[in-house]
Amino acid sequence: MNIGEIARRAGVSRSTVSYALSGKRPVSEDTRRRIQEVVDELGYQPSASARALANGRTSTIGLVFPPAGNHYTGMQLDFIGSVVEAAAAYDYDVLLSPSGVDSDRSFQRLLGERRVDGAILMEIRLRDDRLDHLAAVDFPSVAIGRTAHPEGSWWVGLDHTELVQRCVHHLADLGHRRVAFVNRPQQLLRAGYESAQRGLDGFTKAAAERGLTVRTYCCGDDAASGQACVQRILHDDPATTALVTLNEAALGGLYRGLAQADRLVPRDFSVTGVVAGRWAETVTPQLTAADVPAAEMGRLAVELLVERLDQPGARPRHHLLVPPISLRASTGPAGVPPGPDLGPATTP
Amino acid sequence: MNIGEIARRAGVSRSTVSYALSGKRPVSEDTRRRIQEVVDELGYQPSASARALANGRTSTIGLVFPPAGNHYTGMQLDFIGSVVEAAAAYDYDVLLSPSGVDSDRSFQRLLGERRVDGAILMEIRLRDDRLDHLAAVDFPSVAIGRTAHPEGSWWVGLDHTELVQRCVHHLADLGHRRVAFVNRPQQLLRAGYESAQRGLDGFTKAAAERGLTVRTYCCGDDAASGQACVQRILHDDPATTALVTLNEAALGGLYRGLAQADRLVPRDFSVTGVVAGRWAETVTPQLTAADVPAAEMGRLAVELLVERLDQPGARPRHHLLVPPISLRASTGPAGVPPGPDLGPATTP
DNA sequence: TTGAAAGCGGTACCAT
DNA sequence: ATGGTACCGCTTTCAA
Repeated sequence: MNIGEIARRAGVSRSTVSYALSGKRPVSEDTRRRIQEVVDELGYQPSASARALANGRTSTIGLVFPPAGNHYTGMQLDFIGSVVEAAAAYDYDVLLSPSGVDSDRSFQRLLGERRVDGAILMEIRLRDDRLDHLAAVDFPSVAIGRTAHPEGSWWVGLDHTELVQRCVHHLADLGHRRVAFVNRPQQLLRAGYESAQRGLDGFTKAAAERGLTVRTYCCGDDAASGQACVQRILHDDPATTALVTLNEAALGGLYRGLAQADRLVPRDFSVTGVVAGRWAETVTPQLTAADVPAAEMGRLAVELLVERLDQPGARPRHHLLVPPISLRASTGPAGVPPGPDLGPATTP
Repeated sequence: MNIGEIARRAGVSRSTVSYALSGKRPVSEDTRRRIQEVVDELGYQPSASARALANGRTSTIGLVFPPAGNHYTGMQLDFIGSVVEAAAAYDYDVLLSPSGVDSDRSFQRLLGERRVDGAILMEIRLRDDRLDHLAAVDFPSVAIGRTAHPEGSWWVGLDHTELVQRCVHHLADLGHRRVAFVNRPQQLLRAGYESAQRGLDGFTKAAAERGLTVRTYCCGDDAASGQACVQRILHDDPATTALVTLNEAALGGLYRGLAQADRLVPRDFSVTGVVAGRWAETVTPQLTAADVPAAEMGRLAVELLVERLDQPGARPRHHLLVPPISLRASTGPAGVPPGPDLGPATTP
């Protein structure tokens, strides 16, 4: 059933039906009601494809996120959920595109075939060819994350440098002198993932400022890797008393590694980092962390994109978020670290 | 730029360009190459909307999942990821639709406006109006989950009843006599969520078979609720020595509640259930559980849907999965439960 | 206030 | 092997 059918049954022309439905031209109350009746009776809904073809807008936004394999993290889930929800509020649908790079088939389809009006990108790299490409063709998009040179572009990001610095200062204030940093997987760091790179920067800088003895580690996005990472940390420097992490997926494994090494959190060992709030609360003791406001970021990204779509030519806008550290239960004053085989340290 | 532009530059007709690109009609090697050159030079890609309008197919599948609010679980994330990935392999894009019911705007758009060729539904209820609707209008879809009467429909599901029964038998075999069941939130149970209902059935049945003393609980989808739930359990019957859960999101909280009550897992208290593998491994000790093969289920759902789309009229197919219980570290023989204030039980 | 008709950008049938 | 053209279903301009 199509608009012609409605028109015929209502005894009017197709254009009148179109206008009656869109309200873009006045229609007499009489005919409008007659049309509405037919529409209701037949449950007519205009075809999205035809409409998209005619007016050049799909009412769909693309959400570009990295292909799996790299396991997804809870944070990504929160982003996806909030983007979809926020988009629905503006009557946009969301098309998912698993694309790591510019040249991915899925990414090319999204743009080249004009399946979406605009795009939101996740998992930004400091140099990101997807964003370069989008900027080059002036395609409306908003990044969740910030490149090395975000000037003049649309994004909503987190100040990872600052957040990790705060974590380090928090630990230093508690008296910790030997601290480890547990980053995302090496391959992501190498690829220039923003959070991994900026987080590492912040860690290094703050550690130097406070004169801490530190080591940095890359860690796979899963529990087993986290557990192994803690073993390495304690092997490399058994006197380590705290760690900072960005690696949400490894968190459970980090805790397990510590338990296995008989380091009680937070008495013998403190843990903190940057993690989405819901996930920080699933571990015991609950993680003191800068909570990634994933839901808010997703919502803001959609708002920016909608604004950009509604007002082509609008000046680029962005949001840089710096959520506070939520003090929970995983950090405490540094005790005397246990020597090998001497059992847990005694807290003064 | 459109197909007419290509045709003009290549000095052929529009139809020839179309055929050259689709291969649906032989084209002389000469002209084909000339066309390809122009296409490459201009980076031409046909418009998805126009193509969809012309041939009635969108090359998009809809993924219908419940709106947030109900927090998302890790399992849902795994479903989404695997569906997107599998769909990409068949050159389908995935459109996300957050719809709890039939009448949701988003759901209506998906169908009524013909945005997608088919749909995959998550979070099935035993009586599910979305599926009824889809069946009524004969819309190609596959459910991840199984209604009360799944005969003659397409789905890939998990035998929750059987899985939970096995969990109970596993505990009974270990000597546990007083066991609790931690279900999904009450509101979902009431709504008839398949896993919640069938899981409960299995629990009740197996418990009766083994003559166990049991209580069943509903629990919110978050850590705090899990923690509170354990408190209730131990308050209601301090002699409880084990629990079975379906509630992945509460798992961390369940562990915390037990730790707080000084029940050491698995020495004093055993925990098991039905949970996606990755998440079972994030807790310490790692959860002995029937691992939900979320990735496989998503992939199978896409395969079924693609089959259904390619062969309209094909006989309904389904997959009922019964993954084995992975023995990890959270269950052990029942000890003598501790009386109040007597400290942990002594294991013989 | 309403209708007729020209697109939007492809596909595929009917000719040649 | 190729070209011409009707058509997919809706929007919007132009006319009445």
